Amino acid sequence: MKIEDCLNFLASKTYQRLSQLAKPKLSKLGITTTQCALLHVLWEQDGLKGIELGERLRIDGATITGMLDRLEQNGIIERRPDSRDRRINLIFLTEQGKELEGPVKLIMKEVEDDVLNGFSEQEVALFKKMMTLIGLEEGK
Amino acid sequence: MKIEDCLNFLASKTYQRLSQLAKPKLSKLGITTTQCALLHVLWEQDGLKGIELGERLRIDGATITGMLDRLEQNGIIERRPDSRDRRINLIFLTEQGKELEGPVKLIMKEVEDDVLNGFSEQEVALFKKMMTLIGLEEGK
DNA sequence: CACAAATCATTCGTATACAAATAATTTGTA
DNA sequence: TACAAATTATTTGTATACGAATGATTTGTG
Repeated sequence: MKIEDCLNFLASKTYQRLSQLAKPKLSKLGITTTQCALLHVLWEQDGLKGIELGERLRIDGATITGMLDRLEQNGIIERRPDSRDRRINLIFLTEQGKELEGPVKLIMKEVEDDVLNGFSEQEVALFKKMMTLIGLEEGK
Repeated sequence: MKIEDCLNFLASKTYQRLSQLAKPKLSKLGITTTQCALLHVLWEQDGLKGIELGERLRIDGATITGMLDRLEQNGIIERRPDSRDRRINLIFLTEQGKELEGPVKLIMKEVEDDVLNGFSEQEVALFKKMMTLIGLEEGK
């Protein structure tokens, strides 16, 4: 079997292609593709713990720490101590972080439409369903 | 739209899940998931240039350099100068590298079967076709 | 209350990944 | 042949990503 038929490789390149399409557009707003996912969660609900962000995004705590460092440094989020539990930092969007929601969501929609153009609704639905089952639900 | 419906996120988590399943199995053989892809190409044809590996795998040259460093250090591949063009290193499998082919391909098949278990042949065919079109063929 | 266990964030080490810059060499062209 | 342009590999800098270890704190249990 050639590498081009290997599921692992195909998934890696599919993700890469989507990232690469979004990267230059998001870059103008000062964020990366992965940071965009983290912000999505915060736009839905502000003031989460770091570990909650990690669980939702299925990202290791050490990675979250680094991402938050950079987002904080760029003035997009801020860490505030939890008054009831000093182990915890609560993560809040700054004004600048809140303002990114509209433009970023527009960009992600553009990228998704671009990539899915040419496939039928049924095909797209199955595609997303399979990725959800494999990536988010299997074995957990 | 929730992050769990975002194509970019789904692709990222699908790739992550496949990597995570393969990782502990490949780790026993002393290689990583990404290195496995590079080896796949070499098992098909030995003695390629670094840049040819990068083109086939859609990976940046700088990343290839680092991967080859580690594979060489672990005795899995070796760089040999091209007698006709001193800019070029030709990449060859060592005996150890050649012996990995059987066990690694078995592992990758296990992972793929594991993840695709429960889906029909038609579903799998469409899934792979869409990932091929998006990840390997669109816009190139 | 005391202390083991759990929780949360961070640090460290390793491995991708890409952009940009650099170095060495070869190719194309006047 | 001389020299600009292209090619190849590498280095540097930034951003994920994870495992393991650490430190601070809180929780659970006797």
